[in-house]
Amino acid sequence: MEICRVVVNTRRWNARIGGELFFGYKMTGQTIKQAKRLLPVREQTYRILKEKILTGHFRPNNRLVEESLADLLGVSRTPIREALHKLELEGLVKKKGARGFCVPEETAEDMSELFEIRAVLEGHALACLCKSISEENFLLLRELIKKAERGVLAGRLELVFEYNTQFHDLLYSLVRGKRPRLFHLIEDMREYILRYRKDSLDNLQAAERSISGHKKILMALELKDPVLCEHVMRAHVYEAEADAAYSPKAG
Amino acid sequence: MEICRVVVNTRRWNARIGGELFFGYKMTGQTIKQAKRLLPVREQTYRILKEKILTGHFRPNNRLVEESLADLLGVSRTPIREALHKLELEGLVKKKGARGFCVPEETAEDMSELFEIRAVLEGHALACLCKSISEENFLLLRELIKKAERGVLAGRLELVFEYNTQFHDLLYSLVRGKRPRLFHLIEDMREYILRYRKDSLDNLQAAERSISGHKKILMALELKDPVLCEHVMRAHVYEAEADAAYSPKAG
DNA sequence: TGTGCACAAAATGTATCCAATTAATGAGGT
DNA sequence: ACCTCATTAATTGGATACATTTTGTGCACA
Repeated sequence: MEICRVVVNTRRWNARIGGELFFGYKMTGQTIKQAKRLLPVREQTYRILKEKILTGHFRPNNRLVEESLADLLGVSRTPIREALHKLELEGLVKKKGARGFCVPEETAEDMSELFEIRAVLEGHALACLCKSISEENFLLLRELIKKAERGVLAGRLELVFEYNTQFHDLLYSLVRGKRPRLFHLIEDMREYILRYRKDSLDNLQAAERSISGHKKILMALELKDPVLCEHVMRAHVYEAEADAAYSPKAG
Repeated sequence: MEICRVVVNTRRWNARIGGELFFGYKMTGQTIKQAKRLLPVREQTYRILKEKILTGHFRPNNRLVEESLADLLGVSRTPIREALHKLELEGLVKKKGARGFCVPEETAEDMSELFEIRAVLEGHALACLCKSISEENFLLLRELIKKAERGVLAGRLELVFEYNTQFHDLLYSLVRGKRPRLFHLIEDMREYILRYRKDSLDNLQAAERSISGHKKILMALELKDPVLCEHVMRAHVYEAEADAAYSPKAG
């Protein structure tokens, strides 16, 4: 790796050393010319900022100034600007005139709207799915439910969380091919909700409710009943909302 | 206006003279320093490009190269880049490696997915609305339906189109305050659909179907029945889809 | 004749400079 | 003391120059 440092922009590597960024270069061969950047800096910048917002690292009303961020991440203002504009489109930052950007307040209304939209979109997604899902995927879903149940018995709630997530991920991946836009929207909503969600599966009851929701989802799929699918999925999302009780992260 | 030309960037005004752009400056007072740009160039650029795509001025597989577009619109590459990235997020352009961007093909699948998402979102929006809509707005909606009907009788289909649009606009505006994200998503979908929609109200039957759909919507609202609202609105959107039969614009 | 590598051209990606805008500040009038 | 308006400092917006990446092309060689 050392050989890189003499070639690429020093600031980038300073940043990497600082542990914040990873504008990773992959060494494909012996010569430096062949080292390729994995992702455009703009994209990495965007993801890092987004994560910092969603995880609460940047708190509401913190001032986000392009130049400071550029220094922090060791890049120029250009990729920061593009990232901030993208985040602004998503409602994760707001422009404050000539005082930079800031993260908007978390509000109960926004949270409930997010869950509502998620419920509607995912409900529809499940309804679409029920016509085309394969026997093989049924097996996988059943397996995930069983694993989660074993997790409950073993008192390993982190495993329950993991398998429940896989359950959803599998469902979404099935939507991806046929309804790319729907998939994309659902992904976005899931991400935005991260801001509001304390890890809700830290209590046993929520974990059990979640598993029982998944069982209902599986049943509705097996019955190949779109109306039931939609209903069951909506209920599941609203249940998740109730369990992720509104709790702005402590300052 | 002439007084402006000596101050602002010449290329901009050349572009304006060319009739393509309108980086309009508003003269607020006597002095030039007080002239303010109405919108950021980035935003205007974005809208112009978007419109050119939605109206079919840029055809699928046309190469969109940043520098050419910059010359065309008389701006630098910076706002063009931001606009293209925004459009890429929306799926209106795709990056083609180092060959620029291009407008993706119009496909029947994409169109039906768009209408599907619209049906789901607008169905839900109407269901939300039915609990809170005021008597005053009922009157306005009824009035718009009547006007559209008169338009049919007079054979003025362009009026029917106009009043039907106002009907929807009024409904959306009511969602805006309470569900800003939902509103935003619906607006986006309506726009994207423009690509696929030949003006469907050029035939009498479609116009009549549309009006009868609006009557059902009104009825469902009056009954304050969210399930019915959702159902009726979905049906209305799917009907619109059928009327906007898939017709890629001729090259 | 086909395959692979190297080189060149075209386009996007990034950095930096200057301009325009906005919010804060302070002076002056009421 | 308070409101108004010019001034200024801070920050984003836009233009341009330079770097990097990608794709296409042609030549060498099997």
